[in-house]
Amino acid sequence: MTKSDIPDIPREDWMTTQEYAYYRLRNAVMVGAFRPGTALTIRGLAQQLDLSPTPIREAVRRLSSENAIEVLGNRRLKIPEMSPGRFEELVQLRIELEIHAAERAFPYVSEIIIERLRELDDRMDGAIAARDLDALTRMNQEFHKILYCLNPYQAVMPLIESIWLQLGPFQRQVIENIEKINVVDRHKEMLAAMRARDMIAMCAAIESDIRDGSITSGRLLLRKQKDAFAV
Amino acid sequence: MTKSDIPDIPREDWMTTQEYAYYRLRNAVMVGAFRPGTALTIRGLAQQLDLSPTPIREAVRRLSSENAIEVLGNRRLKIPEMSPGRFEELVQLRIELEIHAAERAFPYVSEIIIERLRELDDRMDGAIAARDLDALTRMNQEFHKILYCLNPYQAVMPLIESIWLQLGPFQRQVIENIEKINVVDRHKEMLAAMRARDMIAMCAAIESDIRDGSITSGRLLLRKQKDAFAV
DNA sequence: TGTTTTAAAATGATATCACATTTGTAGGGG
DNA sequence: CCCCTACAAATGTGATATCATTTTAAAACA
Repeated sequence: MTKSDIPDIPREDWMTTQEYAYYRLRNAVMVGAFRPGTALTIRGLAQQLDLSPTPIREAVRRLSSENAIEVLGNRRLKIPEMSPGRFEELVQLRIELEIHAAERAFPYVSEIIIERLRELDDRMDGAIAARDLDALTRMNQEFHKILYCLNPYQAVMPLIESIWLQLGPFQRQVIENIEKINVVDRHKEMLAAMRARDMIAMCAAIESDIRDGSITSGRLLLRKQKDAFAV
Repeated sequence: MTKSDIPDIPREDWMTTQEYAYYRLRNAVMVGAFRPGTALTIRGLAQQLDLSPTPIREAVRRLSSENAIEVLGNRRLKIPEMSPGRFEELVQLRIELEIHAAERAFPYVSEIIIERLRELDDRMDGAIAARDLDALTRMNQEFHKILYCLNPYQAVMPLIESIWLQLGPFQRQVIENIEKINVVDRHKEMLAAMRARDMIAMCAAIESDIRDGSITSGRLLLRKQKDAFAV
Protein backbone atom coordinates (compact mmCIF):
# COMPACT_ATOMS: atom_id res chain seq x y z
CA MET A 1 0.00 0.00 0.00
CA THR A 2 1.39 3.34 -1.04
CA LYS A 3 -0.28 6.65 -0.38
CA SER A 4 -3.59 6.21 1.37
CA ASP A 5 -4.06 9.66 2.82
CA ILE A 6 -7.10 11.55 1.66
CA PRO A 7 -6.13 14.88 0.10
CA ASP A 8 -7.48 17.84 2.00
CA ILE A 9 -9.68 20.38 0.29
CA PRO A 10 -10.76 23.79 1.56
CA ARG A 11 -14.04 23.71 3.44
CA GLU A 12 -16.21 26.59 2.27
CA ASP A 13 -18.44 28.06 4.93
CA TRP A 14 -21.64 27.22 3.10
CA MET A 15 -20.82 23.52 3.16
CA THR A 16 -22.55 21.15 5.52
CA THR A 17 -20.41 18.44 7.02
CA GLN A 18 -21.90 15.95 4.63
CA GLU A 19 -21.08 18.13 1.64
CA TYR A 20 -17.53 18.63 2.81
CA ALA A 21 -17.13 14.88 3.18
CA TYR A 22 -18.69 14.33 -0.22
CA TYR A 23 -16.46 16.77 -2.07
CA ARG A 24 -13.37 15.60 -0.27
CA LEU A 25 -14.01 11.94 -0.98
CA ARG A 26 -15.07 12.75 -4.51
CA ASN A 27 -11.84 14.65 -5.09
CA ALA A 28 -9.89 11.77 -3.61
CA VAL A 29 -11.50 9.35 -6.05
CA MET A 30 -11.05 11.72 -8.99
CA VAL A 31 -7.34 12.20 -8.47
CA GLY A 32 -6.89 8.51 -7.80
CA ALA A 33 -6.03 8.64 -4.11
CA PHE A 34 -7.66 5.23 -3.78
CA ARG A 35 -6.28 2.37 -5.82
CA PRO A 36 -8.85 0.17 -7.61
CA GLY A 37 -10.04 -2.56 -5.27
CA THR A 38 -9.34 -0.57 -2.11
CA ALA A 39 -11.69 -1.48 0.73
CA LEU A 40 -13.32 1.40 2.56
CA THR A 41 -15.20 1.53 5.83
CA ILE A 42 -17.53 4.23 7.00
CA ARG A 43 -16.01 4.33 10.46
CA GLY A 44 -12.53 4.35 9.01
CA LEU A 45 -13.27 7.27 6.74
CA ALA A 46 -15.00 9.04 9.60
CA GLN A 47 -11.85 8.70 11.65
CA GLN A 48 -9.58 9.85 8.83
CA LEU A 49 -11.73 12.91 8.17
CA ASP A 50 -12.37 13.45 11.89
CA LEU A 51 -16.14 13.43 11.46
CA SER A 52 -18.99 11.36 12.78
CA PRO A 53 -20.18 8.40 10.69
CA THR A 54 -23.50 9.96 9.71
CA PRO A 55 -22.30 12.54 7.16
CA ILE A 56 -19.76 10.03 5.86
CA ARG A 57 -22.53 7.54 5.23
CA GLU A 58 -24.44 10.10 3.21
CA ALA A 59 -21.38 11.10 1.21
CA VAL A 60 -20.55 7.48 0.49
CA ARG A 61 -24.10 6.76 -0.59
CA ARG A 62 -23.97 9.62 -3.05
CA LEU A 63 -20.71 8.37 -4.47
CA SER A 64 -22.11 4.87 -4.75
CA SER A 65 -25.02 6.25 -6.76
CA GLU A 66 -22.49 7.87 -9.07
CA ASN A 67 -20.72 4.51 -9.41
CA ALA A 68 -17.57 5.88 -7.83
CA ILE A 69 -17.80 3.44 -4.93
CA GLU A 70 -19.10 -0.09 -5.14
CA VAL A 71 -21.40 -1.50 -2.46
CA LEU A 72 -20.86 -5.22 -2.16
CA GLY A 73 -23.44 -7.81 -1.20
CA ASN A 74 -22.17 -7.84 2.37
CA ARG A 75 -22.62 -4.06 2.47
CA ARG A 76 -18.90 -3.41 2.50
CA LEU A 77 -17.47 -0.72 0.28
CA LYS A 78 -14.71 -0.81 -2.24
CA ILE A 79 -13.28 1.14 -5.12
CA PRO A 80 -14.29 -0.75 -8.28
CA GLU A 81 -11.71 -2.80 -10.12
CA MET A 82 -10.84 -1.96 -13.69
CA SER A 83 -11.05 -4.45 -16.53
CA PRO A 84 -10.16 -4.04 -20.20
CA GLY A 85 -13.82 -4.25 -21.23
CA ARG A 86 -14.99 -1.71 -18.69
CA PHE A 87 -12.12 0.58 -19.51
CA GLU A 88 -12.88 0.61 -23.24
CA GLU A 89 -16.54 1.27 -22.49
CA LEU A 90 -15.78 4.13 -20.12
CA VAL A 91 -13.36 5.80 -22.52
CA GLN A 92 -15.78 5.46 -25.41
CA LEU A 93 -18.52 7.01 -23.29
CA ARG A 94 -16.19 9.81 -22.26
CA ILE A 95 -15.51 10.61 -25.89
CA GLU A 96 -19.15 10.59 -26.91
CA LEU A 97 -20.32 12.64 -23.95
CA GLU A 98 -17.55 15.19 -24.12
CA ILE A 99 -17.94 15.69 -27.85
CA HIS A 100 -21.65 16.14 -27.31
CA ALA A 101 -20.95 18.69 -24.58
CA ALA A 102 -18.34 20.49 -26.65
CA GLU A 103 -20.62 20.80 -29.67
CA ARG A 104 -23.34 22.31 -27.53
CA ALA A 105 -20.91 24.64 -25.81
CA PHE A 106 -19.22 25.79 -29.00
CA PRO A 107 -21.61 28.67 -29.83
CA TYR A 108 -20.87 30.19 -26.42
CA VAL A 109 -17.09 30.26 -26.84
CA SER A 110 -15.79 33.82 -26.60
CA GLU A 111 -12.39 35.47 -26.65
CA ILE A 112 -12.61 35.93 -22.89
CA ILE A 113 -13.21 32.23 -22.39
CA ILE A 114 -10.37 31.30 -24.72
CA GLU A 115 -8.06 33.55 -22.74
CA ARG A 116 -9.20 32.00 -19.47
CA LEU A 117 -8.58 28.53 -20.82
CA ARG A 118 -5.16 29.56 -22.09
CA GLU A 119 -4.17 30.82 -18.65
CA LEU A 120 -5.35 27.57 -17.09
CA ASP A 121 -3.37 25.63 -19.65
CA ASP A 122 -0.28 27.63 -18.76
CA ARG A 123 -0.73 26.77 -15.12
CA MET A 124 -0.97 23.13 -16.12
CA ASP A 125 2.47 23.42 -17.66
CA GLY A 126 3.66 24.51 -14.24
CA ALA A 127 2.02 21.53 -12.56
CA ILE A 128 3.70 19.21 -15.03
CA ALA A 129 7.06 20.79 -14.33
CA ALA A 130 6.45 20.35 -10.61
CA ARG A 131 5.12 16.83 -11.22
CA ASP A 132 2.08 17.67 -9.11
CA LEU A 133 -0.27 15.02 -10.44
CA ASP A 134 -3.19 15.94 -8.18
CA ALA A 135 -3.17 19.55 -9.30
CA LEU A 136 -2.66 18.51 -12.91
CA THR A 137 -5.67 16.21 -12.81
CA ARG A 138 -7.84 18.84 -11.20
CA MET A 139 -6.81 21.56 -13.64
CA ASN A 140 -7.23 19.27 -16.62
CA GLN A 141 -10.77 18.50 -15.52
CA GLU A 142 -11.47 22.15 -14.84
CA PHE A 143 -10.25 22.98 -18.34
CA HIS A 144 -12.78 20.65 -19.90
CA LYS A 145 -15.49 21.61 -17.44
CA ILE A 146 -15.23 25.34 -18.13
CA LEU A 147 -15.80 24.64 -21.81
CA TYR A 148 -18.70 22.24 -21.37
CA CYS A 149 -20.50 24.40 -18.83
CA LEU A 150 -20.73 27.32 -21.23
CA ASN A 151 -23.96 25.79 -22.44
CA PRO A 152 -26.56 27.03 -19.97
CA TYR A 153 -28.91 24.10 -20.56
CA GLN A 154 -26.70 21.62 -18.88
CA ALA A 155 -27.53 17.99 -18.28
CA VAL A 156 -24.44 16.25 -19.57
CA MET A 157 -21.83 17.53 -17.12
CA PRO A 158 -22.93 15.30 -14.22
CA LEU A 159 -22.75 12.30 -16.53
CA ILE A 160 -19.25 13.21 -17.62
CA GLU A 161 -18.17 13.66 -14.03
CA SER A 162 -19.54 10.24 -13.19
CA ILE A 163 -17.29 8.80 -15.89
CA TRP A 164 -14.34 10.80 -14.62
CA LEU A 165 -14.99 9.37 -11.16
CA GLN A 166 -14.95 5.85 -12.50
CA LEU A 167 -11.77 6.40 -14.48
CA GLY A 168 -9.99 8.31 -11.70
CA PRO A 169 -8.55 5.48 -9.63
CA PHE A 170 -7.22 3.69 -12.69
CA GLN A 171 -6.13 6.83 -14.51
CA ARG A 172 -3.84 7.65 -11.63
CA GLN A 173 -2.02 4.37 -12.12
CA VAL A 174 -1.75 5.11 -15.81
CA ILE A 175 -0.24 8.53 -15.21
CA GLU A 176 2.21 7.16 -12.67
CA ASN A 177 3.43 4.65 -15.24
CA ILE A 178 3.92 7.19 -17.97
CA GLU A 179 7.00 9.34 -18.21
CA LYS A 180 5.90 11.86 -20.82
CA ILE A 181 2.65 13.77 -20.40
CA ASN A 182 1.26 15.04 -23.66
CA VAL A 183 -2.18 16.24 -22.65
CA VAL A 184 -1.24 19.84 -23.07
CA ASP A 185 -0.49 19.67 -26.76
CA ARG A 186 -4.06 18.66 -27.41
CA HIS A 187 -5.29 21.49 -25.24
CA LYS A 188 -3.35 23.92 -27.40
CA GLU A 189 -4.94 22.29 -30.45
CA MET A 190 -8.33 22.84 -28.87
CA LEU A 191 -7.56 26.49 -28.23
CA ALA A 192 -6.33 27.00 -31.78
CA ALA A 193 -9.51 25.43 -33.15
CA MET A 194 -11.63 27.69 -30.96
CA ARG A 195 -9.81 30.77 -32.20
CA ALA A 196 -10.39 29.60 -35.77
CA ARG A 197 -14.08 29.01 -34.94
CA ASP A 198 -13.64 25.46 -36.19
CA MET A 199 -15.96 23.21 -34.19
CA ILE A 200 -14.99 20.04 -36.00
CA ALA A 201 -11.32 20.59 -35.27
CA MET A 202 -12.07 21.37 -31.65
CA CYS A 203 -14.01 18.13 -31.22
CA ALA A 204 -11.29 16.21 -33.00
CA ALA A 205 -8.74 17.63 -30.59
CA ILE A 206 -10.91 16.62 -27.64
CA GLU A 207 -11.21 13.10 -28.94
CA SER A 208 -7.46 12.90 -29.43
CA ASP A 209 -6.91 14.36 -25.99
CA ILE A 210 -9.01 11.64 -24.40
CA ARG A 211 -7.60 8.86 -26.54
CA ASP A 212 -3.99 9.88 -26.01
CA GLY A 213 -4.42 10.17 -22.28
CA SER A 214 -6.34 6.95 -21.93
CA ILE A 215 -6.46 4.34 -24.60
CA THR A 216 -2.86 3.79 -25.53
CA SER A 217 -1.31 3.93 -22.10
CA GLY A 218 -4.32 2.42 -20.38
CA ARG A 219 -4.36 -0.58 -22.65
CA LEU A 220 -0.67 -1.03 -22.10
CA LEU A 221 -1.03 -0.95 -18.33
CA LEU A 222 -3.92 -3.40 -18.33
CA ARG A 223 -1.93 -5.76 -20.51
CA LYS A 224 1.05 -5.42 -18.19
CA GLN A 225 -1.09 -6.13 -15.11
CA LYS A 226 -2.63 -9.13 -16.79
CA ASP A 227 0.78 -10.53 -17.72
CA ALA A 228 2.05 -9.98 -14.22
CA PHE A 229 -0.94 -11.85 -12.89
CA ALA A 230 -0.43 -14.69 -15.36
CA VAL A 231 3.17 -15.12 -14.19
CA MET B 1 -52.59 19.17 -6.37
CA THR B 2 -53.72 15.85 -7.78
CA LYS B 3 -52.25 12.52 -6.87
CA SER B 4 -49.48 12.86 -4.34
CA ASP B 5 -49.34 9.34 -2.97
CA ILE B 6 -46.10 7.48 -3.39
CA PRO B 7 -46.64 4.21 -5.25
CA ASP B 8 -45.79 1.17 -3.18
CA ILE B 9 -43.23 -1.32 -4.38
CA PRO B 10 -42.47 -4.78 -2.99
CA ARG B 11 -39.76 -4.77 -0.35
CA GLU B 12 -37.36 -7.61 -1.03
CA ASP B 13 -35.88 -9.19 2.07
CA TRP B 14 -32.32 -8.30 1.10
CA MET B 15 -33.15 -4.61 1.10
CA THR B 16 -32.07 -2.33 3.87
CA THR B 17 -34.54 0.34 4.89
CA GLN B 18 -32.50 2.92 3.02
CA GLU B 19 -32.53 0.84 -0.14
CA TYR B 20 -36.26 0.32 0.10
CA ALA B 21 -36.76 4.05 0.48
CA TYR B 22 -34.39 4.71 -2.40
CA TYR B 23 -36.07 2.34 -4.82
CA ARG B 24 -39.52 3.46 -3.82
CA LEU B 25 -38.76 7.15 -4.22
CA ARG B 26 -36.84 6.46 -7.41
CA ASN B 27 -39.81 4.61 -8.84
CA ALA B 28 -42.08 7.43 -7.79
CA VAL B 29 -39.93 9.93 -9.67
CA MET B 30 -39.62 7.68 -12.70
CA VAL B 31 -43.34 7.20 -13.14
CA GLY B 32 -43.96 10.86 -12.47
CA ALA B 33 -45.71 10.59 -9.13
CA PHE B 34 -44.25 13.99 -8.30
CA ARG B 35 -45.07 16.93 -10.50
CA PRO B 36 -42.16 19.17 -11.53
CA GLY B 37 -41.60 21.80 -8.86
CA THR B 38 -43.06 19.72 -6.05
CA ALA B 39 -41.51 20.53 -2.68
CA LEU B 40 -40.36 17.58 -0.61
CA THR B 41 -39.34 17.31 3.02
CA ILE B 42 -37.38 14.54 4.64
CA ARG B 43 -39.72 14.33 7.60
CA GLY B 44 -42.74 14.40 5.33
CA LEU B 45 -41.43 11.56 3.20
CA ALA B 46 -40.47 9.67 6.35
CA GLN B 47 -44.03 9.96 7.55
CA GLN B 48 -45.51 8.92 4.21
CA LEU B 49 -43.25 5.89 4.02
CA ASP B 50 -43.57 5.21 7.75
CA LEU B 51 -39.81 5.21 8.28
CA SER B 52 -37.39 7.24 10.35
CA PRO B 53 -35.72 10.25 8.73
CA THR B 54 -32.26 8.69 8.54
CA PRO B 55 -32.80 6.21 5.69
CA ILE B 56 -34.98 8.74 3.89
CA ARG B 57 -32.20 11.27 4.05
CA GLU B 58 -29.75 8.82 2.52
CA ALA B 59 -32.18 7.87 -0.23
CA VAL B 60 -32.83 11.52 -1.02
CA ARG B 61 -29.13 12.28 -1.16
CA ARG B 62 -28.61 9.50 -3.66
CA LEU B 63 -31.42 10.81 -5.81
CA SER B 64 -30.01 14.33 -5.61
CA SER B 65 -26.68 13.01 -6.85
CA GLU B 66 -28.54 11.48 -9.78
CA ASN B 67 -30.19 14.85 -10.44
CA ALA B 68 -33.61 13.45 -9.75
CA ILE B 69 -34.13 15.77 -6.80
CA GLU B 70 -32.85 19.31 -6.56
CA VAL B 71 -31.30 20.62 -3.35
CA LEU B 72 -31.98 24.31 -3.03
CA GLY B 73 -29.71 26.85 -1.39
CA ASN B 74 -31.80 26.78 1.75
CA ARG B 75 -31.38 22.99 1.83
CA ARG B 76 -34.97 22.37 0.89
CA LEU B 77 -35.79 19.75 -1.70
CA LYS B 78 -37.82 19.93 -4.83
CA ILE B 79 -38.49 18.09 -8.05
CA PRO B 80 -36.71 20.08 -10.78
CA GLU B 81 -38.77 22.22 -13.14
CA MET B 82 -38.72 21.51 -16.85
CA SER B 83 -37.79 24.10 -19.45
CA PRO B 84 -37.73 23.80 -23.25
CA GLY B 85 -33.94 24.03 -23.30
CA ARG B 86 -33.44 21.40 -20.65
CA PHE B 87 -36.02 19.16 -22.24
CA GLU B 88 -34.33 19.24 -25.66
CA GLU B 89 -30.97 18.55 -24.04
CA LEU B 90 -32.29 15.61 -22.03
CA VAL B 91 -34.03 14.04 -25.01
CA GLN B 92 -30.95 14.45 -27.19
CA LEU B 93 -28.83 12.83 -24.51
CA ARG B 94 -31.33 10.01 -24.19
CA ILE B 95 -31.08 9.33 -27.89
CA GLU B 96 -27.30 9.37 -27.96
CA LEU B 97 -26.89 7.23 -24.87
CA GLU B 98 -29.53 4.68 -25.82
CA ILE B 99 -28.21 4.31 -29.35
CA HIS B 100 -24.76 3.83 -27.90
CA ALA B 101 -26.09 1.19 -25.52
CA ALA B 102 -28.10 -0.54 -28.25
CA GLU B 103 -25.14 -0.74 -30.59
CA ARG B 104 -23.02 -2.33 -27.92
CA ALA B 105 -25.80 -4.71 -26.93
CA PHE B 106 -26.65 -5.74 -30.46
CA PRO B 107 -24.11 -8.61 -30.75
CA TYR B 108 -25.67 -10.23 -27.70
CA VAL B 109 -29.23 -10.27 -29.04
CA SER B 110 -30.54 -13.83 -29.27
CA GLU B 111 -33.81 -15.47 -30.22
CA ILE B 112 -34.55 -16.05 -26.55
CA ILE B 113 -34.09 -12.38 -25.79
CA ILE B 114 -36.27 -11.36 -28.72
CA GLU B 115 -38.98 -13.66 -27.45
CA ARG B 116 -38.71 -12.23 -23.94
CA LEU B 117 -39.00 -8.71 -25.30
CA ARG B 118 -41.98 -9.68 -27.42
CA GLU B 119 -43.80 -11.05 -24.38
CA LEU B 120 -43.06 -7.86 -22.48
CA ASP B 121 -44.36 -5.82 -25.38
CA ASP B 122 -47.56 -7.85 -25.37
CA ARG B 123 -48.04 -7.11 -21.70
CA MET B 124 -47.56 -3.43 -22.49
CA ASP B 125 -50.51 -3.64 -24.86
CA GLY B 126 -52.52 -4.83 -21.89
CA ALA B 127 -51.35 -1.93 -19.76
CA ILE B 128 -52.37 0.48 -22.50
CA ALA B 129 -55.81 -1.10 -22.69
CA ALA B 130 -56.14 -0.79 -18.93
CA ARG B 131 -54.69 2.74 -19.09
CA ASP B 132 -52.29 1.80 -16.29
CA LEU B 133 -49.69 4.49 -16.90
CA ASP B 134 -47.41 3.48 -14.01
CA ALA B 135 -47.15 -0.09 -15.23
CA LEU B 136 -46.74 1.08 -18.80
CA THR B 137 -43.85 3.35 -17.89
CA ARG B 138 -42.14 0.65 -15.87
CA MET B 139 -42.52 -1.96 -18.57
CA ASN B 140 -41.38 0.41 -21.27
CA GLN B 141 -38.23 1.13 -19.30
CA GLU B 142 -37.71 -2.55 -18.59
CA PHE B 143 -38.01 -3.27 -22.30
CA HIS B 144 -35.18 -0.88 -23.10
CA LYS B 145 -33.16 -1.95 -20.07
CA ILE B 146 -33.23 -5.64 -20.93
CA LEU B 147 -31.76 -4.83 -24.31
CA TYR B 148 -29.07 -2.45 -23.11
CA CYS B 149 -27.95 -4.69 -20.26
CA LEU B 150 -27.13 -7.55 -22.61
CA ASN B 151 -23.70 -5.98 -22.93
CA PRO B 152 -21.80 -7.32 -19.91
CA TYR B 153 -19.37 -4.39 -19.82
CA GLN B 154 -21.96 -1.95 -18.68
CA ALA B 155 -21.31 1.65 -17.77
CA VAL B 156 -23.98 3.44 -19.73
CA MET B 157 -27.12 2.10 -18.05
CA PRO B 158 -26.79 4.22 -14.90
CA LEU B 159 -26.40 7.30 -17.07
CA ILE B 160 -29.51 6.45 -19.04
CA GLU B 161 -31.45 5.88 -15.85
CA SER B 162 -30.35 9.28 -14.58
CA ILE B 163 -31.85 10.81 -17.71
CA TRP B 164 -35.02 8.78 -17.28
CA LEU B 165 -35.27 10.08 -13.74
CA GLN B 166 -34.99 13.65 -14.92
CA LEU B 167 -37.57 13.18 -17.64
CA GLY B 168 -39.97 11.18 -15.46
CA PRO B 169 -41.91 13.95 -13.73
CA PHE B 170 -42.43 15.85 -16.96
CA GLN B 171 -43.02 12.78 -19.11
CA ARG B 172 -45.95 11.87 -16.93
CA GLN B 173 -47.60 15.16 -17.74
CA VAL B 174 -46.95 14.56 -21.42
CA ILE B 175 -48.53 11.12 -21.32
CA GLU B 176 -51.54 12.41 -19.44
CA ASN B 177 -52.09 15.01 -22.15
CA ILE B 178 -51.89 12.55 -25.01
CA GLU B 179 -54.78 10.44 -26.11
CA LYS B 180 -53.03 8.03 -28.44
CA ILE B 181 -50.00 6.08 -27.26
CA ASN B 182 -47.82 4.93 -30.10
CA VAL B 183 -44.76 3.63 -28.29
CA VAL B 184 -45.57 0.07 -29.04
CA ASP B 185 -45.37 0.36 -32.79
CA ARG B 186 -41.75 1.39 -32.49
CA HIS B 187 -41.10 -1.52 -30.18
CA LYS B 188 -42.41 -3.87 -32.82
CA GLU B 189 -40.13 -2.16 -35.33
CA MET B 190 -37.23 -2.77 -32.97
CA LEU B 191 -38.12 -6.43 -32.66
CA ALA B 192 -38.43 -6.81 -36.43
CA ALA B 193 -35.01 -5.20 -36.90
CA MET B 194 -33.49 -7.55 -34.33
CA ARG B 195 -34.95 -10.57 -36.09
CA ALA B 196 -33.50 -9.30 -39.37
CA ARG B 197 -30.12 -8.76 -37.61
CA ASP B 198 -30.25 -5.16 -38.79
CA MET B 199 -28.52 -2.99 -36.22
CA ILE B 200 -29.03 0.26 -38.12
CA ALA B 201 -32.76 -0.31 -38.35
CA MET B 202 -32.91 -1.22 -34.67
CA CYS B 203 -31.17 2.00 -33.67
CA ALA B 204 -33.36 4.00 -36.01
CA ALA B 205 -36.43 2.50 -34.37
CA ILE B 206 -35.07 3.41 -30.93
CA GLU B 207 -34.46 6.98 -32.00
CA SER B 208 -37.98 7.19 -33.41
CA ASP B 209 -39.37 5.62 -30.25
CA ILE B 210 -37.73 8.28 -28.11
CA ARG B 211 -38.57 11.13 -30.44
CA ASP B 212 -42.20 10.11 -30.88
CA GLY B 213 -42.72 9.69 -27.18
CA SER B 214 -40.96 12.89 -26.25
CA ILE B 215 -40.17 15.60 -28.68
CA THR B 216 -43.43 16.19 -30.47
CA SER B 217 -45.79 15.93 -27.54
CA GLY B 218 -43.32 17.37 -25.08
CA ARG B 219 -42.73 20.46 -27.16
CA LEU B 220 -46.46 20.91 -27.55
CA LEU B 221 -47.06 20.68 -23.82
CA LEU B 222 -44.27 23.11 -23.02
CA ARG B 223 -45.66 25.55 -25.54
CA LYS B 224 -49.11 25.14 -24.06
CA GLN B 225 -47.81 25.75 -20.52
CA LYS B 226 -45.92 28.81 -21.67
CA ASP B 227 -49.00 30.23 -23.39
CA ALA B 228 -51.12 29.56 -20.33
CA PHE B 229 -48.56 31.39 -18.24
CA ALA B 230 -48.49 34.30 -20.68
CA VAL B 231 -52.27 34.66 -20.49
C1' DT C 1 -55.08 48.08 4.30
C1' DG C 2 -50.44 46.89 3.86
C1' DT C 3 -45.94 46.30 6.01
C1' DT C 4 -42.86 45.07 9.61
C1' DT C 5 -41.80 42.58 13.81
C1' DT C 6 -41.91 38.74 16.69
C1' DA C 7 -42.91 34.30 18.39
C1' DA C 8 -43.91 29.51 17.36
C1' DA C 9 -43.63 25.62 14.53
C1' DA C 10 -41.30 22.96 11.18
C1' DT C 11 -37.28 21.45 9.13
C1' DG C 12 -32.46 20.05 8.19
C1' DA C 13 -28.00 18.54 10.19
C1' DT C 14 -25.43 15.69 12.90
C1' DA C 15 -23.73 13.18 17.02
C1' DT C 16 -24.71 9.22 19.64
C1' DC C 17 -26.53 4.81 21.00
C1' DA C 18 -28.31 0.13 20.48
C1' DC C 19 -28.76 -3.77 17.64
C1' DA C 20 -27.81 -7.18 13.92
C1' DT C 21 -24.54 -8.85 10.86
C1' DT C 22 -20.10 -9.69 9.36
C1' DT C 23 -15.22 -10.38 9.80
C1' DG C 24 -11.10 -11.92 12.02
C1' DT C 25 -8.81 -15.00 15.07
C1' DA C 26 -7.68 -18.43 18.24
C1' DG C 27 -8.39 -23.06 19.61
C1' DG C 28 -9.64 -27.77 18.83
C1' DG C 29 -10.38 -31.81 15.90
C1' DG C 30 -9.55 -34.43 11.81
C1' DC D 1 -1.17 -29.33 7.89
C1' DC D 2 -5.86 -28.14 6.84
C1' DC D 3 -10.52 -27.32 8.13
C1' DC D 4 -14.10 -26.32 11.25
C1' DT D 5 -16.08 -24.08 15.37
C1' DA D 6 -16.53 -20.40 18.87
C1' DC D 7 -15.78 -16.15 20.58
C1' DA D 8 -14.36 -11.32 20.25
C1' DA D 9 -13.79 -7.23 17.58
C1' DA D 10 -15.29 -4.43 13.93
C1' DT D 11 -18.74 -2.78 10.94
C1' DG D 12 -23.19 -1.33 8.87
C1' DT D 13 -27.85 0.10 10.00
C1' DG D 14 -31.28 2.78 11.82
C1' DA D 15 -33.78 5.36 15.62
C1' DT D 16 -33.51 9.18 18.57
C1' DA D 17 -32.24 13.54 20.65
C1' DT D 18 -30.30 18.05 20.28
C1' DC D 19 -29.16 22.19 17.99
C1' DA D 20 -29.23 25.72 14.31
C1' DT D 21 -31.73 27.53 10.63
C1' DT D 22 -35.69 28.43 8.06
C1' DT D 23 -40.47 28.94 7.39
C1' DT D 24 -44.97 30.20 8.83
C1' DA D 25 -48.28 32.79 11.40
C1' DA D 26 -49.77 36.08 14.22
C1' DA D 27 -49.50 40.36 16.23
C1' DA D 28 -48.21 45.07 16.20
C1' DC D 29 -47.53 49.12 13.82
C1' DA D 30 -47.81 52.71 10.32
